[in-house]
Amino acid sequence: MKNFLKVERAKQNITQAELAVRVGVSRQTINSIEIGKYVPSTLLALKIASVFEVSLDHIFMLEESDWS
Amino acid sequence: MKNFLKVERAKQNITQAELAVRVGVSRQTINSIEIGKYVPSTLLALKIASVFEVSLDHIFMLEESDWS
DNA sequence: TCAAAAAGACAAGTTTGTTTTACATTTTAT
DNA sequence: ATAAAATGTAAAACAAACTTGTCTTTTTGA
Repeated sequence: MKNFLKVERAKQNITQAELAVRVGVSRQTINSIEIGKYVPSTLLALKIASVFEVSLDHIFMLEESDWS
Repeated sequence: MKNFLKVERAKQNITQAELAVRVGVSRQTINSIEIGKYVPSTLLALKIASVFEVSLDHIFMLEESDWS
């Protein structure tokens, strides 16, 4: 799964720490998601999308390899 | 978090078992999500949305209480 | 009405997400 | 050039997602 968290943060000029506070997780959680260390729960992903005011599909996307 | 998995399955006439196979998880996982036992990962939620050919936001929705 | 299929439930165990702490590196602004 | 802010990284511990297995209940259709 790909994500455009970093891009979206850049667009809206929000730091990892600030995003973390706004969605109620630790900064490292945001960082880990951003560098692809793991996939967030749907709850967290929806919250992130909500903070950015975009749809989830705009930030998180399936890849071919996710189906194998 | 609310979800309309059951509704969507009904619409498309797909059983829990069939959906489970198509997204690559156990039937119990689908069942547990449906009855609100737990929240799926973003990967799984995206796959489910993909099988149903709708956007994730159409099936999984945040509630007020998710923010507290 | 009866059997088969589908769905609900539950417990134990494994895997993965998340937190916390702590430190190193990079970026930004002065 | 330097300090401060932001980001990267990593390990240990805990919480939540997911599996497997088994059993019960509900729904469906012949």
